Amino acid sequence: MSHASSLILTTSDATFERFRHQSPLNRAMRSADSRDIDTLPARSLVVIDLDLARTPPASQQASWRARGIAHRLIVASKNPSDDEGLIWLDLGAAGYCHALASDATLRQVLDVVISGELWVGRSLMNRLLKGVGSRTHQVNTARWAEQLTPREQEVARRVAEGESNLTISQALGITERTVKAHLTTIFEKIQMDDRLHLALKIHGIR
Amino acid sequence: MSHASSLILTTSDATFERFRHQSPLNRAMRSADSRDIDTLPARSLVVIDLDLARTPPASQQASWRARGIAHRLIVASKNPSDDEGLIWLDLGAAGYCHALASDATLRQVLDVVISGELWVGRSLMNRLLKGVGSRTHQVNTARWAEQLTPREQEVARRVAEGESNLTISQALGITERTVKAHLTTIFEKIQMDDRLHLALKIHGIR
DNA sequence: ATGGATACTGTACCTGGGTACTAGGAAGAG
DNA sequence: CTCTTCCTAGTACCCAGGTACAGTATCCAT
Repeated sequence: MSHASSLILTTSDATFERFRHQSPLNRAMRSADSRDIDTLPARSLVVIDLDLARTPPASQQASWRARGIAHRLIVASKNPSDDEGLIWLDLGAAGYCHALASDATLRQVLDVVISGELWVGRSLMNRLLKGVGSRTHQVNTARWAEQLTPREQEVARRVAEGESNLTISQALGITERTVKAHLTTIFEKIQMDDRLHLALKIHGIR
Repeated sequence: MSHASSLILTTSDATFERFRHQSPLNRAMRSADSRDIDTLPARSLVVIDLDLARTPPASQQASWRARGIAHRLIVASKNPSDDEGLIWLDLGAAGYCHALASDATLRQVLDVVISGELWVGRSLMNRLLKGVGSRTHQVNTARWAEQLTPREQEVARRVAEGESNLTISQALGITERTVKAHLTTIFEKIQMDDRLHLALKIHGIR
């Protein structure tokens, strides 16, 4: 299953070339007039460079919404923001990404959108999750774990849940002294000096 | 850039084979014990077959949340629902998909998650978009404060930020002893016995 | 004025958490 | 075979955090 046709809306030669070299787009048409979208067959793939069409004014939102339903819109912004992304997704865009993203990322966006799904970047996704009342953890803040050994991660995780050294030692079948040893090296590596700060860090607070 | 290691958590031979034949997973380990996750190096890729681990009970959510932070979790359900997906995304999963999805889709999920983004199916995504801006997350956030006097709230807040008793006393212009007194009554009222648990509660964790 | 809630403080004490110094066994790399 | 990392652990020690018990002072409502 594929798209019927495809169009790249941009005024920038460079942007056009970048997208056109992605295999699903190598026969894409190019235009600088957004009204050309309306001449395409249904379910076409449309890449919109936001240097051309900024956030649409209220008077045009209805027509953009119609385009979002009729086709598969990928919006690429050179200066992306969560707010901007939200607007476009709301208008029916199937993907919102950085115009200067890596080729691999662009390819991924295309694959996902062509297959009928929506592609949303991590930061915007976190924002969406917050919107439904869930607490979200910045996925990229997981750097704390990288410098720790598996055993240390296990101890750190349990500390962050509020377990005491004794409890942890029993759970892991080791001595309380060893738990303390792990913690000392954890504090050393993470640059913290007590379990409360460690817990806050692990939970993404400060 | 790749993942450190990978694990497929399932009791089903068929499910294991399906995922293992995706190239990023062809050297994946297999297990039926979710605790094995905790022995993996940071940022590992973990596929969880929900026939094995259903929606975790409240008592285990904290540990799943920690796993979600430490690794990249892909949750596959044979009977997926938006509600279930929401829960897992909230717990830090990076992907939630149908366990019987096409190979192409599975591949896509893996690609997206490995590249550090989140993958969410269309219906769940629409649900997320609808929820944006509608919910006020503050409702239950303030419940801990209701039973505390203004001064106690101030102390509790600072404790949750990681401040020491001495620091707090200096900031408030009172004795360290008084800070301790406030804390004792706070613990009494909130039913906690140390500052770490207080901090976790204030930040909405357990 | 009396009782209750709030805020503040002192002395004394105990304990869990964290450090310093040390060290042995297992496993993997070169 | 040596070097390193990881996991383990003992002894000894310090201290921030927390409790027990007791007390003073203000404000406010009954």
